[in-house]
Amino acid sequence: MADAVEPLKARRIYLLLRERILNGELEPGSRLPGELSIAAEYGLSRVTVRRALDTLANDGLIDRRPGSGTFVREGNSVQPIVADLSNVLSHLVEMGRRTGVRLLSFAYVNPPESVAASLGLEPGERTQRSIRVRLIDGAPFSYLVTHVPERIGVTYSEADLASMPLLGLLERSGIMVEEASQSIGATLAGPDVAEALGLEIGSPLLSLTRVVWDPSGQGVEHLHALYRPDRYSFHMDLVRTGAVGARRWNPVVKPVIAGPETHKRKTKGPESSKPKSRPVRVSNQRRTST
Amino acid sequence: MADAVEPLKARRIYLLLRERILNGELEPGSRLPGELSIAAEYGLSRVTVRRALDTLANDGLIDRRPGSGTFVREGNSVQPIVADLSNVLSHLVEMGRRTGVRLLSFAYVNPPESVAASLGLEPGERTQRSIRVRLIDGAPFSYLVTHVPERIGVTYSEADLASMPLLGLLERSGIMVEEASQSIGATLAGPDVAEALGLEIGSPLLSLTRVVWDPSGQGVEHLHALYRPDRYSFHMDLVRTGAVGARRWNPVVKPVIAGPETHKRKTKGPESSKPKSRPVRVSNQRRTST
DNA sequence: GATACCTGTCTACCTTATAAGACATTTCCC
DNA sequence: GGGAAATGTCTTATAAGGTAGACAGGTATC
Repeated sequence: MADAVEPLKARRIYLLLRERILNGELEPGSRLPGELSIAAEYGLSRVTVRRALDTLANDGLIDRRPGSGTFVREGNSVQPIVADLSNVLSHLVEMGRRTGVRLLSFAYVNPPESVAASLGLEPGERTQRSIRVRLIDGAPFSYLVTHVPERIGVTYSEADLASMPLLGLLERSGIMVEEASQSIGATLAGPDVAEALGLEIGSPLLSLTRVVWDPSGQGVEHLHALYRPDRYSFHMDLVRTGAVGARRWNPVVKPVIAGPETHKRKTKGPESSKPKSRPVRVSNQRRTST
Repeated sequence: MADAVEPLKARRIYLLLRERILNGELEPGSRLPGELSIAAEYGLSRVTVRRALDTLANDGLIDRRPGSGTFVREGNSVQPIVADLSNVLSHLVEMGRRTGVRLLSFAYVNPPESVAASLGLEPGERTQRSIRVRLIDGAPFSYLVTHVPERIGVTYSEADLASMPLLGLLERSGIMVEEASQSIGATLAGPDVAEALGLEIGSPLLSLTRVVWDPSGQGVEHLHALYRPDRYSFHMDLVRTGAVGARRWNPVVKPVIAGPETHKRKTKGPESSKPKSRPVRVSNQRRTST
């Protein structure tokens, strides 16, 4: 991974062009302006532009044909895995994709103040902290840091955690998991995360922070998850509800269906096709996977 | 904004450390590792680390005490605005915060293929593309690129768009807005977006792509939104539903209530407080704001 | 008070990025 | 066939970023 970190200016146009290619603004198969044109447009030298194009070519995003021009390669929009808003990776099982987990760390620690506060811990109360990486088809896509109050954490072992979803373990232990609250943001990859996810330091990441409570309002789990946006994104369908003047979007609540049902609907903006049917997503899930 | 463009590596740790400070991972008042430690950790020279710290100090995020260390300054964790998953900025009005819009661009264009496809346009059909920046209390937090089929776009003017939400205009024009589908990811800021949002190139951004359809399944709006994660994040409450073995999270569907109701509940993981009451969020909204 | 560790500052040196060209070669189109 | 325009591949020169190390002075701890 991490082929040659381009310097400042070259990186800028690289990122710029990359964006425009990935989000479809520069259409697949179309020709870019000549290197000199681009250089002029951005006030750079041709060498610099060239370096950016080199990287793009290396990424497989463009084709360069001497004498002819530089072209956006087709079929490049790598569709990320899709999770619906409840963070369930549907389809994975049905698609026959192998998922895996790597347990990077497992320890009892004094949690950061923010974690302690959100879990509602007593001062000095310790937590079990685990760091896991989830893989799909061998490729890492998420980096999960969970904190569980010590008294709850002791109900399962390190080996359990390496093989089963945390929520499953909690429920197995008799913990009632009822409510949660989560927020989604974005950050940059630090050294350890970058390493674990096979990224360069400074790559963009989707971040999700979720706090889970039992019915009594006692904090049970604090999850901080980081996702590679090129391999994972959140998706949700919405319907417009409410009276005129107070109309708003509401999520479509998806029923859980038992039988297999292949649902074909593109997700990320690019390449979505026009929906003939209503955008109600029916998915069957076997397993919750954060 | 953007004082002195630091070079590549220096900027990276700057952005990284900045992230970790702003989201509370590095707790206010705590001491950072020594400059040499940081340098070692990231594989950089001390000078480079120093440049990053200089910038942080300049931002007022850290205090450097010679002989003692470098400390995270207090009171810096700016809580982002919170939108629930339907992307409504609740609370804004009640909190008396001023929102604004800047219309950066307004034109009829040939849309990127991806946009055309997701809207279900005929080949060659044009769209009205607008680029807007939304502000809160004068500070920009989102960068919105919308595509609307030309025949629909003509029902309102540039001035309309600069002052009213797009969905409102569409509904005023008699368009039935019923269904939408959106996905959330993350990217880095390119030059124009960075400029518009007052960020440095390479800052992390939340990205949202939403396609809106009318009841017939005809595409009505394609929105590509980029948010500053330090000023804006998505939040949602979840409840655990379903039978044992197929349990999953479902969003809490929030009723729309008329009266004012100040709801105190922190959002981003850091600094959340323990919920005494059930995590059902009651919010009153006046206006949809993307 | 001695010691370890921290930031502040400076110097010298190396590596890399960028700029500005020149020139060859290929492709496409008239 | 000829010419325009594109990429590929070199130069040479300048600017900027980054590294390594030394040293001064402050602060905390034992």
